[in-house]
Amino acid sequence: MAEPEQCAYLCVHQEAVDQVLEDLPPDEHLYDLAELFKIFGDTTRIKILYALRENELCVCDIAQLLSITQTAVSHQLRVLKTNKLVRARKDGKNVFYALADDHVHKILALGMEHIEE
Amino acid sequence: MAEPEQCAYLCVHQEAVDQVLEDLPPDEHLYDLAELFKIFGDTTRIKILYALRENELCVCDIAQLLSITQTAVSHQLRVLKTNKLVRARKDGKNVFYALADDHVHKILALGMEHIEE
DNA sequence: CTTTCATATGAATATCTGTTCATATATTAG
DNA sequence: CTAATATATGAACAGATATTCATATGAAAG
Repeated sequence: MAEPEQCAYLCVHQEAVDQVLEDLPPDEHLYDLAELFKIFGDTTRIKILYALRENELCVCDIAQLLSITQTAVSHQLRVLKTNKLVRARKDGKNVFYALADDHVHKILALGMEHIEE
Repeated sequence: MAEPEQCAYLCVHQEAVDQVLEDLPPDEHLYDLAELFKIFGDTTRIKILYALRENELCVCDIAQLLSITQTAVSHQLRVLKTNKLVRARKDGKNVFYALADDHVHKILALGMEHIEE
C-alpha cells in the first residue's frame, strides 16, 4: 500500500505480492544461499565432494582419482574450505581433506535424488 | 591395481583411492548434479524460487516484488522452467509460475539450514 | 483490425570463474 | 645445508553467464 503505481507494472496482483514480501528472507540471506549453491554448481567441486563422501583423501589422491591437475584440485579445495564445505588435516607433507559436516552429505544426497527422478 | 605408476602422483594412497572409485557415481550423474546446483547458484533465481514458495505469481508480480526488469525475470524463468524447477500456467495475457515439485522446497530449506548454522 | 498490455526472445556487452603455467612455501630425507 | 616431494598461490587467459536493449509474439479490448 506504500507503493504508488508509478512503475510500469500494471498487472501486479498486489495481495499476493504483499504476502510474499512478508515472508521473504532478507536479501543478505538469499545472497548467501545462492553463494552456497554456487559452490556445489561446478563439476570439479562436485566430484571432489563425492570423492570425500566416505574417506578423507590427500590432494594428490584426489588429483589422480579424478584425473585433474594438482593445481586445479588445490584451487578448488581452497574454495571448498573457505566456504566450510571441507576441512583440512595436515600430516607431514600431506594435507588430508574431508567433508566438513553432515549438511554437505545431505545436500549432495537430496540433489542426487532430484536428478534420478 | 590396473594403474601403473606412470603418472606424477607418487604419494597416492591406493587403497583409499580404489575404494572411492568403486562407489563414485558415473561422470554423467555428477555433471548433471553440478548443473542442478548451478541453477540454484544465482541470486536472482534464488529470489524467484523463494518468491514462489507459497503462491504462484505472474511474471510482472515477480519483477515488481524483486525490483528487477521484466526481461531479466523472463530470462531466468526460462532457465528455471527448462530445468524443471518451476512450471507455468497460462491465464489470458498472464503466465503464472509455481515451484515444480517438493524437491525444490526441500533443497531450498536444506540450504537455508546450512546458511543459518 | 488496431491498439494495448503481458511475456518472450535474440544479440551484444560486461562480469565472473575455472584452468593453466610458473613459482612459492613447507616438510622430510640425506 | 641441499634435494626432493606435497601443496599452495598469483597472474593471465579462455569460456561461461546474467543483464540490458530492441524487438517479436500473443492475447484481450475497443
